[in-house]
Amino acid sequence: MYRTHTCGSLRVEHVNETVTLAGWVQKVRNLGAMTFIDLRDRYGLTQIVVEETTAAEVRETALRVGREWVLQVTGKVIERSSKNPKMATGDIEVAATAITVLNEALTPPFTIEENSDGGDDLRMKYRYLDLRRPPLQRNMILRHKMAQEIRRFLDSEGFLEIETPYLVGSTPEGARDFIVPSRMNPNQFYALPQSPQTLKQLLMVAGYDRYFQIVRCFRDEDLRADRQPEFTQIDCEMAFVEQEDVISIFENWAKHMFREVMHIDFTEPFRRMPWIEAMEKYGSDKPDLRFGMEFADLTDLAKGHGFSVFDDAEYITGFAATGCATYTRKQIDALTEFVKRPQVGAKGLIWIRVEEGGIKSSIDKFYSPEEVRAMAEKCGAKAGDMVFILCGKKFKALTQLCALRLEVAQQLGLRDPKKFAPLWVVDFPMFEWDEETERFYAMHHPFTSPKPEDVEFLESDPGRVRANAYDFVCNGTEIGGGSIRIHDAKLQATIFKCLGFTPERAQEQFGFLMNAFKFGAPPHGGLAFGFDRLCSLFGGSESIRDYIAFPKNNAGRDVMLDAPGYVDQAQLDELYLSLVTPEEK
RNA sequence: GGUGCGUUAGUUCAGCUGGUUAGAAUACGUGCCUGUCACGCACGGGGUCAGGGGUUCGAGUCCCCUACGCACCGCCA
Repeated sequence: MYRTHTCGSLRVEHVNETVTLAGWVQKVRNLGAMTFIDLRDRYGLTQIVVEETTAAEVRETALRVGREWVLQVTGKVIERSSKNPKMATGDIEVAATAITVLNEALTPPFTIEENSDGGDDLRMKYRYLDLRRPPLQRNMILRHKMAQEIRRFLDSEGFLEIETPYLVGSTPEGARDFIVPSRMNPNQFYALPQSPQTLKQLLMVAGYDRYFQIVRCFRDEDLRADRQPEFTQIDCEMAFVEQEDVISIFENWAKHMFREVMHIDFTEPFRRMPWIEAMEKYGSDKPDLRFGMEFADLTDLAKGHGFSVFDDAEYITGFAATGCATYTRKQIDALTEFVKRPQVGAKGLIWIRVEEGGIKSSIDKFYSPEEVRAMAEKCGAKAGDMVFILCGKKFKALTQLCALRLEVAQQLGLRDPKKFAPLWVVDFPMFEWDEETERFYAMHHPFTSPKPEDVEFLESDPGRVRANAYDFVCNGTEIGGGSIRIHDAKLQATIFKCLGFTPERAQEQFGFLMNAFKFGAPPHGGLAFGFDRLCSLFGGSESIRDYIAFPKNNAGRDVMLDAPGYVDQAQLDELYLSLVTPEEK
């Protein structure tokens, strides 16, 4: 037996017991005649003391050990003469009678402490060392606890956890697939699933009317702080349900998670917001509702007064930045630069400063004080606020103003990670027009059902058709989304037609699903939550990498494994593959 | 595909308008120290200033290219 206790378990009541601990050396403090060793495992830290009276052999070992050596220590638990209230085990220490070096260790390239001195890159390369640090351990524990609570809740509601394959067929819609060559089927490829979407729908056809899975999904797209090429979804589907049923059950699930994991009780129903309202009031389909600063439509007030910037614009919108009337010229200039960056792309920024004494704006030349005041008031501005206005194509201006709203909120400290503002965004448009390819794309996915009352516009005016689709949003992040699916082969065929699929291509890509629908598909729907994002939301970090044991870097590389990498010619030959260099391409 | 910021000791960073021998903190090593727990004190070792090219009498510093890292836009049904 390597140990009788963990490094976090000993308390005053253990005094006089002889114990054996095993762990890593956090720190050695040699005071001359006596030496303290902090021994660490994932349960905590225990101080080992080696005194002048300790056996010479033990004292010698204590002086020899370095950071991160693996030790087994036997000794008697004693009450400390000087206690440390900052440590859970701070009332006791273990007086060593034997120290066995289980393994020596190189000096790690960064400090293994609450706050490491190492940079992101280095810590990623030595991820197994970084994972020894308390913050990462807390994150892994949080993730584990959340996974348990997810299963506990969904099991109690009758959901079955059913696994679906990772080697599936490629589909051209949606994200780029990761593909895997098939040795036994020359020149053919599997794809890793972007989500088990069609498979869970087939499970509904099969009669498993409540399904879930905590499942890895794969998308070969560029990474972000909140996007990894492989990520985990909480994937759920139900049969014989309408949108209201799905929202209701998963609102209860979300409340369960907040209650059990975060100890936060949401007694009121979550807010619901139609997509168009989210766009017009916040410039985003995932609005951050931890703070106000809603947008107002100023088009009618501002247009037609001879100010060409506004007169030429399709849409004019603004919001009142709370308490920002004190912003200096320099601060306004900085925000103007912010919106003019190519990432945002606005042409300029109009401001109205609202103070007790009066109103001043960058458009005073073109409007009467009453007209300026009317605009400020429509934005809900009070004395002390600063109104910011952008204009242009409607949705472009709105999304640009959204970036500014979030930036201002960030500066004002309104994006508090301890505060949670969940909501459902509903009534998404069915289709999204793509300028480049000049065709409609499914905003959600091609299996999403249209609202019955909008079905008549499918052929005549697809842009106005709304979908039975819904997103779960919290603090400006899309945590999950889903829809009521199409279970009728004929309607599915119509949708494919709207999306520009020929019947042949639809059959080729999704024939298996449409055929299944001919064998008695129940009405069904569901949703999927981003588990990594949910962890980072609860954990309070911006980056999902902090909640994934072995994440990839910005370029999709695993810098610890140095993957991806090259393979032997023999492996390529077996798969009937030959390579071209990037230059040849 | 694009934009921005960055790359200097094991690590995190400073290094001004170009000018002697590139610094700090921390980590590491040695010595001293009986109550430390961010131990303390003293001493010490440690640098291809990411790589390449250019401007200049002279480049860590200015310019160009490349590589890498982070964030973002495009992309992510």
